[in-house]
Amino acid sequence: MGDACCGDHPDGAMERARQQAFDTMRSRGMRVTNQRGALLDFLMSGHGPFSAEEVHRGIGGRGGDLVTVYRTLSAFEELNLVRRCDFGDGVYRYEFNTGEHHHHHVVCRRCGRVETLDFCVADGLERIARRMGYTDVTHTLEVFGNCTACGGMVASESSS
Amino acid sequence: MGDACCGDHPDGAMERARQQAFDTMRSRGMRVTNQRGALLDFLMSGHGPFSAEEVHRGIGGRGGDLVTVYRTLSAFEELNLVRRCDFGDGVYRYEFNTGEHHHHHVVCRRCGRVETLDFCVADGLERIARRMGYTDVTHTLEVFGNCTACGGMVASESSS
DNA sequence: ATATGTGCAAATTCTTTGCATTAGA
DNA sequence: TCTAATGCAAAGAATTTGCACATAT
Repeated sequence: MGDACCGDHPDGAMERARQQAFDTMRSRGMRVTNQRGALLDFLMSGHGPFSAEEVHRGIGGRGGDLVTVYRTLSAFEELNLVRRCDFGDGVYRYEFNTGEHHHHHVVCRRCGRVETLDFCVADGLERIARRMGYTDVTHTLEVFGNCTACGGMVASESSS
Repeated sequence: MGDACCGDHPDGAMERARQQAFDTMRSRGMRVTNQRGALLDFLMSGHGPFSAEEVHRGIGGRGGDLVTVYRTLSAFEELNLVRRCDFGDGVYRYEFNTGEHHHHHVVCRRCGRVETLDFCVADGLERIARRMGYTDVTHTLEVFGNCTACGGMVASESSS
C-alpha cells in the first residue's frame, strides 16, 4: 500500500516506473485502462510472483474479471513488464519486472514460501547455447527445498 | 530400436539398467507389468523428454491407456527412474534418469528441438539455498532459444 | 469515432480420480 | 489368492476463445 514494496526504493520511484509502464503500453498501441492500472499497482507494490487467481483475489473488482487478468498478464509479459515464473505445479505466476538484475527464487515445497536469490548463475549456460547457434537465448531457473520452518517437521508429516 | 539410444552405451548396459529398474520397482512393492516394461523401453531407447501424449502415441497399445501412461510416469518419477522436465508450455515431459551427471536442455522456441547441455551450473544456487536453511534442495533449469535452422527466419516469420 | 478492452459463458487442454475388471507376485 | 494395476468414463483445474457491450484515445 505504500510507495514501494519494501520501502527500499527511492521516493517516487514507483510512480516513475508506473508512468514508464504506461508509456510502454501506449507506445505499443495498448490502452491504459483502470483494470490494467490496478493490476500493475498490485504487482508493483506486492511481493513475489502471483498467480492469475491471486492477482484477481488480491485486487478484487478493480482488476476486472479473472479472464481480463489472464489477458492482461499475458500482454504485460509480451511487453516485458512482468516475468512469468513456473514452479512446476501447473500454475503460472507473474512478478513485476523491475528491470534490475535478473534473479531467481527458492520455493519451499511445503508452505510455498518464496524467497529471492538476488543473482543468477545461468549466464554460462546461455553463453554455451549461443555458441551452439541459438539466438534470443533465455532461461528459467527455480530452486526448491524445505524451508527452516517446515524442514524440522520432515519426519512427522501428519502433525498438522 | 537398437540396444541403446545412440549406440554410445556399452553392450548390454541398457538391459542391465532395465533389470535394475525392475528391481527398484519390485523393492517398493510395485509390480512389473507389460505396460510398464514397454514404457520403460520406450523412454530408455528414445531421445529426449517426452510428454505423456508422446509416450502413449509412441508405444501404441503396448503401453496401455493414456491414463496408465500418466500414472506410470508419476510412479516412475517417485522412484527416480525418470526426471520430469517443464518447458513452460503447460505440458510436462519425462526422460529416463540414467543416473549419470545431472544435465539440462536447450529448447528451440520455434521447432521444439531439444538438445542436451551435459552439465549444470546451478550447484552454486543450491548451496546458497542450503545456507539459507533449506533442506532437500533441488532445482529446475531450462534454456530457450531459436536454433540455427529456425534462427535465420526470424525476420520472415511467414516463410514456412 | 472507432479500434481496443472487457465481461460473461462456453470451450480447450492437460491431468487426475472412481470403480469394476484384469493380472502380477 | 489377494493386492496392485488397468481401462474406461467422468471429473477437475488452469487457461483460452467468441462475441456483444463498454471505453480509452
